[in-house]
Amino acid sequence: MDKNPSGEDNDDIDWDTEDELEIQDTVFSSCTNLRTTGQHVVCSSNGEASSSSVPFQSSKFIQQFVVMGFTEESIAKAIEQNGENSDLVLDALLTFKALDDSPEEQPSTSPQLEPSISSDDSFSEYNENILDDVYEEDSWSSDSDNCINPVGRCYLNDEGSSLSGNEKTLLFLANMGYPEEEGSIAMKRCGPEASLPELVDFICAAQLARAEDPYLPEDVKPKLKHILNDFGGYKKRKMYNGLCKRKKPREISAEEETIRLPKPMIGFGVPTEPVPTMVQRFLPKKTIGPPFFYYENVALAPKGVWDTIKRFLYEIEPEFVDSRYFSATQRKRGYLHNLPIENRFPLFPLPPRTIHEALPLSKKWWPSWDTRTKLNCLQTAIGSAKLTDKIRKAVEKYDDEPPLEVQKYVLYQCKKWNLVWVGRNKVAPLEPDEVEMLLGFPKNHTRGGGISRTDRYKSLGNSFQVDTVAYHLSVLKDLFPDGINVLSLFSGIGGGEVALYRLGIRLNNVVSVEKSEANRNIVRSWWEQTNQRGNLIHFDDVQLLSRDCLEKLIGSFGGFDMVIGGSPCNNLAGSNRVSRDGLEGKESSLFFDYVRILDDVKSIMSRHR
DNA sequence: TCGAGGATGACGAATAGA
DNA sequence: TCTATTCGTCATCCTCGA
Repeated sequence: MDKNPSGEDNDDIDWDTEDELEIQDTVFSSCTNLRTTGQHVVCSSNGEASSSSVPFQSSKFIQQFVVMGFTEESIAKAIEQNGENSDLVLDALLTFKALDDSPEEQPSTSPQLEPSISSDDSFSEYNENILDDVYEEDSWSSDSDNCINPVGRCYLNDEGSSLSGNEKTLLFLANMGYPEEEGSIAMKRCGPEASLPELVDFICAAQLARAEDPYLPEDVKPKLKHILNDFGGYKKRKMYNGLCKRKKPREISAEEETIRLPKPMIGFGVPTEPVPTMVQRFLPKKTIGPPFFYYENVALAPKGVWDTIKRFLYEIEPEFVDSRYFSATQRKRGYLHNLPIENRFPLFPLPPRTIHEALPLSKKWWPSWDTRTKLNCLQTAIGSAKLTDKIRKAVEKYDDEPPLEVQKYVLYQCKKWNLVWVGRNKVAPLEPDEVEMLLGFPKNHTRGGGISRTDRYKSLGNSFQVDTVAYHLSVLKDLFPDGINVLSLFSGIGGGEVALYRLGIRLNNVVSVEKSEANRNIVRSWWEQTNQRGNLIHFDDVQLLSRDCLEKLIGSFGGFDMVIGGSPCNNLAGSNRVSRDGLEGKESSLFFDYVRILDDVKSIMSRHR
């Protein structure tokens, strides 16, 4: 692999070497808007907001579809028909795409599809039953070269399309290479509420079952290579770029659900606990070795979420770990990765593992009836001053220990908001720098640079626990003695980068994708303060990382050694009372961009080898 | 005085485990 | 059945600078 030649010992490095310029030029050509700051490059989707070294060729409205992979001709046509209405234009573009991909299967004129429907008794019966159903699922189009990713949009059966919902579903299944008969059977078996991914799941499962049936004649077995993609995953994963926005997530039955949270939650092992006796670790052959990937999200997600994540990430078993075994705060997270698990080592010095070790000044004021030794999960919001005042008034009425009822109330609030004792009868939320310390970040990592206190809590609450992640990533140190090229998705405040740096793994090239400008500034500032000698390239939107863009980045670096990231948990987190919609939620559906990008990286790199 | 941005506080349910 | 926990959201209020 072509690593960045910049030596760690060379202090006189020239950031404008031909290599650096080549990288910058390459990225320039694939981004809609760029700024450069020495070795730091920013690729932004906001083409109108800032100057660009590349002429902005089309309006932002058009550009959003260009990024998705549609041609400007088709976009123009769609706009002409629908005006500048994003949903209608996207709907039209998807219809164009579907029709273009299989012109012989256009339902209105197709001699193949329609006869098939009408001649299939079972489907006809089904079709009559659900004729009035409105198709409210997102759909997507697939192309081997272009990634089309209408995340968060609905594919409605409106005037812009002449196809019924059922016909569209069948057409998409046909475009994906599934026989019409199987598509119609799946639609019947899965029911009228079934989404396209569910139908694909059903077909894949049926094909796999038939392929592995020893009693079935070979000539009627489906070809496995048509079912599995290059990496052992189901073919449909490539198609699962966008997701429907369903009002009610599909319930996973007890039979379907396979993932259980381990107890104790120590994954494949932690430094401070005995190694679990039965560690089952199966990696599909195609996932072994680089590029390594590391995906993170909340462990306590709605039922079935981790089953879905596992299904889309090569059926690898996730590793659930509570950061309480690494620090003084709990953080129950699932990590799904293809890293080796032997010879891990922790970061030194080992972080404090109790509240009193982490916050020694609090010990003096800590009442004996508050038996906490660990903090709960650090979240994005903190307790209010009003609440701490209420607690003070409740406790100071009593010279001695307050009655049990008061103790119970105070403890409930302290646990809920992670309040700590900072004076006689006085509790307070953690300061941002204390949160930084508990999560393994350097002091003042998020301080200054224009970020508000509220946003610091938010960014920290959304980040990795560095010691936990570093323990998992530690196996990379021996594998990449010359440094590593990292694609960091949903980087946040750079937890992955900080972990690698603290492990002593040199960061040669880091492509970091992060929506929040404040977070990008934090990572850039950390990059500069730690005198990183590699290249940091920032993107502000995962959807900018098209296959074409990834091809160019990989061509420049020689490939990514690591794809790391935790997609948004907003719609998975238990604290969300408003929109806990699962992986189909507005933000959390970006998980499928992680899958798409990882698939693309693996695919491109397999061709480069 | 006004607007922008930060701070505050009210808002349960899903899930696991005892 | 009960208890404990949870990388959150959003309307409103407050602060500050022009």
